[in-house]
Amino acid sequence: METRELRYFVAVAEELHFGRAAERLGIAQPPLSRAIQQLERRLGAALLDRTSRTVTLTEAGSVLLAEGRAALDAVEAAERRTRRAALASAGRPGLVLVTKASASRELLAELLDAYAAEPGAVPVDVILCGPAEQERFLREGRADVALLHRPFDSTAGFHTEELGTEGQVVVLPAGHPLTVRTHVHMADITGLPGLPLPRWPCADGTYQPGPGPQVRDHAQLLQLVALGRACAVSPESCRAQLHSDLAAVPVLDAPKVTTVIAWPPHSRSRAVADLVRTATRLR
Amino acid sequence: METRELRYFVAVAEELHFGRAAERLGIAQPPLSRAIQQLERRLGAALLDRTSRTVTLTEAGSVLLAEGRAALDAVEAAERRTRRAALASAGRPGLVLVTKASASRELLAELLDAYAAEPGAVPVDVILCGPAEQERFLREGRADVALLHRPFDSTAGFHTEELGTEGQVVVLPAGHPLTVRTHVHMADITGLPGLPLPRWPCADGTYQPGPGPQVRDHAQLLQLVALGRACAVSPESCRAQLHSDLAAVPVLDAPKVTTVIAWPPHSRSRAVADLVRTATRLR
DNA sequence: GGCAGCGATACCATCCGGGTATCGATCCGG
DNA sequence: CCGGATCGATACCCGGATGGTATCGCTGCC
Repeated sequence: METRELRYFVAVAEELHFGRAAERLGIAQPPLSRAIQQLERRLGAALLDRTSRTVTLTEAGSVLLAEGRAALDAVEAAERRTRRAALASAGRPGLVLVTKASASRELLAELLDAYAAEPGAVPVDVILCGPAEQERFLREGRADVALLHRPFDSTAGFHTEELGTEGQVVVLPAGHPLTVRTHVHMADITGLPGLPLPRWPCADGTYQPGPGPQVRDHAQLLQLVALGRACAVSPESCRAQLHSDLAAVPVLDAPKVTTVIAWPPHSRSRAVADLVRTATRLR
Repeated sequence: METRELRYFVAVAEELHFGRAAERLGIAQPPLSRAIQQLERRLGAALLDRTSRTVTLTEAGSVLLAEGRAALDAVEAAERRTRRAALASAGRPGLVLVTKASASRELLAELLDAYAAEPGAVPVDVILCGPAEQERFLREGRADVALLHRPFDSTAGFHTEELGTEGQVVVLPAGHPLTVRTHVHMADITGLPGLPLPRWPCADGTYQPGPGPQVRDHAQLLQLVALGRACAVSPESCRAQLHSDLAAVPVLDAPKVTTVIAWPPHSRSRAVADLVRTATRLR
């Protein structure tokens, strides 16, 4: 199977419309139809049910959509990492670390300082991204290492080392009655009148239907809390970033959050290995 | 990047010889040279240093070799899983489970029985393979789930659930002086006169240089132990498979072995999910 | 210094991927 | 119930990419 065929199929499977898919791919519709037919012949499997009016995925088709996306990611990552390796050996070596914009600020600073002090350290570029985007950066070869937070981020497909575990706190507007408590439980804060828990985007950028405001990042969330429109359950370490108009109370039975450093398997880079070693030593 | 180009590059990178690589690929040498040049131009990176006498990998080249193999595996897996999905929906659904030939026999029997009793269970084919081959089967889409044994097998790139942990024993010829002991330590058994620990093949099928006999699987190993040519450190559960000419003694400070059930991310199969759920319940 | 081995280049044939025009089926509005 | 609109499939043609053969140029070695 050629990546071109996979790209074509993924486009059609996502659009469920040959015309739009062809447009997206920048080719005409007939060659696209032919390419898909040929792919189906070679696989010996129907991928799409076409009724000349609608296109739907077959069982095999949805498998190929999921697997094909992963395979295309892997090819793209191979390409990007090769380019980066070439740049690196041409004199501009450097690591790219990606982490959520909101989390582990202290840990990250500590890590970067400690690594920079190592012999043979290379410059580290830091990318700050929205929640759940780190995985994509790492998978697509845009970054060399990531700081992830279990259980929020999935670590499937990566090598990881645990860096630390922390409890969670509920962030409330200053002056809220609950802020006098030394601790609360989840039951105390679900369904607080006027302070719903927010909804985060799924991996595809859409939101589950339901109550609660939609938020894109942590800053936005804290804004909402300060405005008295939501409350938030966050890792303890976010306390360092809270203004005086916000208060935090430990939630005893919230799941513990584990910060891990993650990197792609097949990484043969000494710099990544050094950074990981530094990170585990800090722990 | 097309998979054809990747396959070509991987062949050359593995052979480090254009002529042999071309032969392996079933094409002539000139088109291969051209394809690699074109790939290098498009990536903007030298992948190979050619001195008209020898071919060596550049830094970027070895990155692309590692990443490219992974990407090709992913493409191949996508293809195979799609074919399997098509077969499954055409009336022959079934799971393929792969595990080491030597390990977890009881656990496996228990799991298969329990799963077969579930409503909606599908037939499970079991593949028994040599050590460290399970990962390949899973990655290449030849199997849907695997039983792996940490720390021997790497679980990188898969979703996993732990099924159980056990200690290790040293397997000795019956009558060996140490067999009267109730337990031993690693120090007691390294360098036993005439009973070296064996060497296992690496992922690429070659053996590290060093002392100790080369073994390919567990049966072969036990044979060697029975012949008084080696001793072996194995998970406790192997005791059930020992003949009377072999004896086992617990090794207190050997690393604990964890059996895990692993499956590829992107698996959308209900059967896999059911099997995993059954497995975790047994635990 | 001549020869053997190896990768690169030159040049040619072929096939495949892409484009345009058009068909056939289905849905929908009148 | 008919006609137009929409959409995927088919027919046919073209150009470029891919593969083959012949040969060159370099390098190491007897």
